[in-house]
Amino acid sequence: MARTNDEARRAWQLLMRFFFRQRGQLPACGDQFGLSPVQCHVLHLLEPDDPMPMSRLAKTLSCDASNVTGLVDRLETRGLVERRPAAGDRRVRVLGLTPTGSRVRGELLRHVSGRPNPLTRLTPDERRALVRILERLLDEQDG
Amino acid sequence: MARTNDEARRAWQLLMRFFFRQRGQLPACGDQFGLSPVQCHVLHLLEPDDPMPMSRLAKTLSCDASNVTGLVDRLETRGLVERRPAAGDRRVRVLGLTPTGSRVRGELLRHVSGRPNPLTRLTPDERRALVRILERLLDEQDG
DNA sequence: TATTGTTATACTCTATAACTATA
DNA sequence: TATAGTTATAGAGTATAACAATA
Repeated sequence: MARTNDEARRAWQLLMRFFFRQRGQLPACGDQFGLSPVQCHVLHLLEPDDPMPMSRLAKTLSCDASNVTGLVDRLETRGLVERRPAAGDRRVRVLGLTPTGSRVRGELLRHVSGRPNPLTRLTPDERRALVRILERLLDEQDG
Repeated sequence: MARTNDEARRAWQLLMRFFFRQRGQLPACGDQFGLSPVQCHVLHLLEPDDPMPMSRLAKTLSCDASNVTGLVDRLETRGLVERRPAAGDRRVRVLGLTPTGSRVRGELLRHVSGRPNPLTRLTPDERRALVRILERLLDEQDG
C-alpha cells in the first residue's frame, strides 16, 4: 500500500517534469496565433458543433468560474469564440467557435500534428499503452 | 507517418486533459503550506544536498530566467530556500533548501504519498508501464 | 563578446468575495 | 435557497527588453 502510493508519487513527479519540460515548446505553438497555452487548450477542447456551457469549461479546467469570464473575454475579443444563450435556462451561456475560431483551431491541430514532438519517438506499442492508460485515468474520474 | 503524428497528438491532448483535471487537487496540497503548484514543484525538484544554479532551474522549468528571480524571492521570503554563491563563478547563484525548506519538502512528499490519488488506481503493470514511458520521454530529451 | 542574474513593464492566469439574474 | 455568470481585487506566473557584474 505504501509502495503503491510511492510508485504513484513517482509517476506523478515524472508527469510534472515532463510537463514543465514540454512547456517551452507550447508557446511557439500559440505564438503563431497570439494565444497562451491555456487559450490553445480551450480551443482544443471546444469542438466545432459541440458548444459547452461556461460552467462546464470551468469544471474541465478545474478552475473557478470567475476565471472563465476573463478567459472567454480574451478569446471573444480575438473573434475566436462567442457566447450564446442556452435553450431552456436563461442563466446559462454556451460557448461556441466562430468561423474564425474553427479555422484557427484547425490550423492549430495541423500545426501540432505536422511537426514531430517527443511523443512521436515512442514506439507504437508505447504510444498505445500511454493512450490507454490516460484514457483509463480520465474515465475513472468522470464518475 | 501522419498516423504517428495523429496518435502523438491524441496522447498529448489526453495528457493536457489529465493535467487540467488534476490541477484542482494540487492547490489543496500546497494550501497547507501556502505554496502555489509551481512552488511545490520547485521544492520537489530541489533535493536536499543537491543545490542547483538558478539558470538550471530556469531550464528545468522551461521558463525565462527573469521568472526565477521572483519565484525564488517568494520562496526565500518564506524561508524555504536560500541563494548561495557558487564556487568558481561569481556570477552564479546556487539554490539550496534551508532546514525549514527541507522539512516542508519532506512533509509535502509524505502528504502526497499518504493519500490516494488517481494514479494509485492503475494496476501495478500499468503504473510500471507509465513510469517507464515517462522515463524514456525525459531521458531522450536530455541529449 | 557572451553569460548570469536582476529590474522594469505588461499581460495572463488564478482564487476569493460580493453581486445580479435566473431557477 | 441554489445556481450561472460577472465584477472587483489581489497575488502569482510569464515573456520581453534593458541592464550590471562577471567570465
